[in-house]
Amino acid sequence: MNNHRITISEVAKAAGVSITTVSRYLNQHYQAMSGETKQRIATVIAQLNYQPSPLAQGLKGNRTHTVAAVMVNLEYPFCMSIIRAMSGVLTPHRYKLMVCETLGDPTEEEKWLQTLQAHQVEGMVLQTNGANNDLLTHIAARQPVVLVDRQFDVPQAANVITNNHEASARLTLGLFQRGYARVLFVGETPGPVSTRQERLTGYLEACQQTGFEPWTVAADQPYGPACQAVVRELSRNLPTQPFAVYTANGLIMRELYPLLRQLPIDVPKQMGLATFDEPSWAHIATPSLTCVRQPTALMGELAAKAVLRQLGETEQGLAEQGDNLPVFGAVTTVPSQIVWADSTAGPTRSHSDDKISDDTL
Amino acid sequence: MNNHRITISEVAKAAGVSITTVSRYLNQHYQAMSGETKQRIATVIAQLNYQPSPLAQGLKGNRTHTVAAVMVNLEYPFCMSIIRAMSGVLTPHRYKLMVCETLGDPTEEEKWLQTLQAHQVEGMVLQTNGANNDLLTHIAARQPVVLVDRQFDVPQAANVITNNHEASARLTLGLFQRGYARVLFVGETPGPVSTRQERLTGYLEACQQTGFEPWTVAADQPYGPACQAVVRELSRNLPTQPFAVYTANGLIMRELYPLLRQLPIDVPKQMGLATFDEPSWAHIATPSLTCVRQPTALMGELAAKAVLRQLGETEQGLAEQGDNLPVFGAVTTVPSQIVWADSTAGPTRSHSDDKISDDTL
DNA sequence: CTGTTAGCGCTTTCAA
DNA sequence: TTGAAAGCGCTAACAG
Repeated sequence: MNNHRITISEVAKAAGVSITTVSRYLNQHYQAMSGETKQRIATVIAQLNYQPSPLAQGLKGNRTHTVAAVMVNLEYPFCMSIIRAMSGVLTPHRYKLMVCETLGDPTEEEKWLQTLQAHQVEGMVLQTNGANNDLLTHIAARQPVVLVDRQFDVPQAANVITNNHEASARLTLGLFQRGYARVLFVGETPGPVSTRQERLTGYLEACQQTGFEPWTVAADQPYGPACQAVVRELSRNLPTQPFAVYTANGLIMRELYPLLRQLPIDVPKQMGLATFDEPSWAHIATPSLTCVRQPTALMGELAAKAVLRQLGETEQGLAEQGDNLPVFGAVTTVPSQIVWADSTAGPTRSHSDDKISDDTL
Repeated sequence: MNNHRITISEVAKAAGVSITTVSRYLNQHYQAMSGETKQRIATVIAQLNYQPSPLAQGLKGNRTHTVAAVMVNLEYPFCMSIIRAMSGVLTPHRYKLMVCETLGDPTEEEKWLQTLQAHQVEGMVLQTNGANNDLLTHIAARQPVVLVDRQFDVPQAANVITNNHEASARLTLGLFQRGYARVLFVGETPGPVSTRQERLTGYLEACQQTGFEPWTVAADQPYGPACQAVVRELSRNLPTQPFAVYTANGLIMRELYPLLRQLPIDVPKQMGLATFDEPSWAHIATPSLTCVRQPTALMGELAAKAVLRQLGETEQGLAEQGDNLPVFGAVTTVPSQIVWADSTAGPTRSHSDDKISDDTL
């Protein structure tokens, strides 16, 4: 078994040049190199199947070819989608992806930031809750940092979010328009998380605009018990008029849905159902579930591309799309799409006309 | 901005010792170190918030504190679950997780293996399709390699799988017992993938045992069109007696389910529905979906723990569970559980009695 | 119990 | 157009 790792000096020897020259070749410093040596080195590298050690390269203060994704919870479809999109962008550029889970714990997040610094990752994409913004500012000053999902003020970081407020308002308006006299908003206590804030304010704005009275219930984690409480609350205040239930994320709806369907209430005639996020089962539920489709894959893709471009990568569609790529120090908003389905067909209207996607933005 | 990374020599200076001593401290070579120096170094490290560079450590041929997960497709719930479980195990041990996606492409997988070698990850967990077993054998000879999900013969690798054959057979038997006269098995063409083979053979065995005639349709990716074809085939040969449809994985069922529900066939009386995998929407579907719950989280956890133990990590419940941990060079089977639900209540029986989990193994 | 020293594989001045 | 040599931060003989 050949347990030996091929080094630059072996390549140099085989090619009859110095390691300096090989290093130049590796770093594409072709300006000062005869086409012949260049060719020779290329051949030898191919023959020996040589791969430079990213560790050694990194140690010299340079590239580790590693980008990190720091996410709240890998179980959330949102996080996975970001990670998957990043992986797809990074791989062709031979960048590696390090995945970190914080569970929303600031201390855990800080540990990761330290660790990632130590590991000299070249850039990071994160879903933060804002507790480490000072450290992040520090980091963003010298390497590409992209904040996805949630909006925070970290000067030199890029921020990629969706139009939470607007999508939420439009969804709510749409529910009222479809004939529901009240809309129950079920979401987590916002705290410092912009997505939660904006989905709530969007909802409230729509209520105000239409003159309908707001009606909200908090559902914090763990969602299971919270949802049971919601159902109790609902049973207690059961409106006589048709109403809708709108959950601020797909995980809440996953818990709430079976509970609501057990109630003797007709969906969608008496009760409409809608959620932020597009659960994988939205079209499996009967009636199919109205939802807000976040452009998660696009957000991950843009985040990764922005990082790569900042790191000087150019090939493979980074440049072409350059103008639309997130800008560091600014907020990029990617619109969500409302997918109207049978669960909100309304008390009266036939719902066959309703299966139309509705672009927001 | 302090853009300076603290090095071992600064720690040494501050503690008034040589870097060797600090290095010894870092590597827990306490045997030859006065309690006093040990204490002093500890203090200085804490004060300076020093973190050794994993790159430099790795370069010396030692630890990079990185483990890789090489998965087929990050979109698959199975893969995500493995990754998430690994992350949970690795993080407390301060190991980092590198995530790689192969899309089932042997070339892509080989590239990753090369890259990971170059990067000196200390161990890897992979869902392979067997095309790079020689290379893997090579790698497994010098570092912990765990093959999850699928079974292959890689001498020194650990193999963590579930009892696909048995679970499939039991599910099929259960369907017959519940009064379905035929069971349509919908799965991918097995090829070299053990999970696909075993789920099929388990099904076939159950057919043979009971004397019912096998009935299979292939559904290869992309699943959408394949499922439409299945439905056409089904419409063509619609059994007069009650029958069941059993999909070999959850993604097929996700496509197939809405199509089947559009048919004018009563579920579960005329048609039973069951799937391998436990989709997140199994209890949301109406009727709730009978499924085979794979112990994905446990598999990921065991895989990561086996790697860590092999790497000499001892704390945090690795040792305690030591005896049950996967063994390198052997196959570890973790049982799946059949979750019987309303979708297979059978033509006649009341299905309230049926919501019982059924351990297999 | 502690320090000196020689690298790990690579990049990068500086000199030719 | 090329090479020699000095490290990057760390570990591990080998000496004391």
